[in-house]
Amino acid sequence: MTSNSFKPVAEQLAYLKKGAAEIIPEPELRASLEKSLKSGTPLRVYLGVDPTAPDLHLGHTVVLRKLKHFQDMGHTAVFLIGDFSAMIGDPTGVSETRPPLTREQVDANAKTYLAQVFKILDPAKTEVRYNSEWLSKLSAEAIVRLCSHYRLARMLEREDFRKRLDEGQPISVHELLYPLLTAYDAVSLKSDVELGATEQKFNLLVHREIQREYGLPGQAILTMPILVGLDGQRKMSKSLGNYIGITEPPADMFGKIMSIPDDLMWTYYELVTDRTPQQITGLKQEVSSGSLHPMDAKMRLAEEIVSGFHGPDPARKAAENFQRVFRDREIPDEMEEFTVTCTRVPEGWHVTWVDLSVVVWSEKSATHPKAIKWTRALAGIKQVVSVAEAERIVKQKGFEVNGQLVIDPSAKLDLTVPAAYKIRVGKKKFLRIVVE
RNA sequence: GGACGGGUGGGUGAGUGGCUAAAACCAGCAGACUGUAAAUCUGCCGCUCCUUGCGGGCUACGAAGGUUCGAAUCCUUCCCCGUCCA
Repeated sequence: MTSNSFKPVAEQLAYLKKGAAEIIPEPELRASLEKSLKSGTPLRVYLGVDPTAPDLHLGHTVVLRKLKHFQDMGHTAVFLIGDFSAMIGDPTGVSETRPPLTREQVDANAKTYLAQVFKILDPAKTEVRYNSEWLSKLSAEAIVRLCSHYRLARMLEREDFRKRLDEGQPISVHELLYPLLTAYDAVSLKSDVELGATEQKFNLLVHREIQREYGLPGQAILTMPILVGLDGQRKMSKSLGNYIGITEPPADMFGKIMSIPDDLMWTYYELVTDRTPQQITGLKQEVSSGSLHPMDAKMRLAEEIVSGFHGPDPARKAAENFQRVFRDREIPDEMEEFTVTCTRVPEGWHVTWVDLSVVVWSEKSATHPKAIKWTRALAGIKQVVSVAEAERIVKQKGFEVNGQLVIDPSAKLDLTVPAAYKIRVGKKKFLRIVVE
């Protein structure tokens, strides 16, 4: 990489600042960019992620996209998998000690992470590291030395700890180690910039400080806002159930984006699309002047996001499907299909439910089962969490078979005649059931 | 090590012997209204079985035992958390 392949600093900075919550300290980042431009050396920019759950959601992509932006500007993107630190657990924003993950869980999660991360980052240009590389080799002596660089009072200043202390929640000593060990990542990587969500600010600042204690210049920090989830209130997270998984099918993804509150769509435009701030302002004006319907603005957003993960054609199809099902109140043209078969076995009969050639449920009975209650069937194939839940939905007029409302909770599915049924369960769940 | 306080359903949190599958609120679900948005209104909201009924059974208030016709509530032991003292 030569110096002329870098864009002017002002231009880089403008690009990198889009959507950013905070840059600490901005003059330092500017200085680093200038130095890198002059020397032709790319900056080392890293993002550390703990593989605590196997699935990434849209919230994770906000900061990943920022890492990509640095990559776009010709800098070195380091994606750090916190396989070691995940076993401690980040205390940030957590109101209780979480159970440490096992090595196996961490490894499995780390594997699926990368595949997902490369939907955003360019694999050819990304340096992937694991912090067990250096952390698992630290001696007790090295850990003691590391700890000596930070003060307890400063550690307890952070809001999460303070709050837990005040509320009488337990804090385990190993949790104090989290920011220090991850600081050692920054030391080992000799990073110039570290990215993170705003809630990581405390950790990132500790990293910067410890780097200096180890005689390094001290990285700049760029934080990104936390993406608010589908409820429009709380941060997007899997445990709150208000998330959009990046591996979700196009139709689901589309539907979920449409369900966010209108106001939130501007944030989404800013944080999870490539629209420039000018374009976003333009759209906003169109909506407020009435020339663009908010729903259409949201549909564009949904299509853009889905397209980013699945490509333009599936995105278009998802948009069409959405229109059809929800605007025109029709049945979607594609839905999950379950096939039921009754087979003779020595002990009697077997009823088997198959979805995409995977057996999802099977049951034995002594005599030929003539019929099965819809409620049991729905629970059996996991379309509702329990029979009781299915019963509730039926009683509350949320269940349709072939467009006909079924309100009798004891209504049955006939297993003696081959047939296909189009089923609606609740507001957004459609499926086909084929009896063979 | 000592003294005191605490552990209730997905969350917050009431409940100190039966009327309690457990108040209230939040979250969630269904329906109405809509733009599958928000807001609002109505209903539901442990599991399971059937003949779907103010029906039957089972499970549940940190754990295990016990007292009682009957326990989230009383007793015993244990586990866990916090505060103060050392």
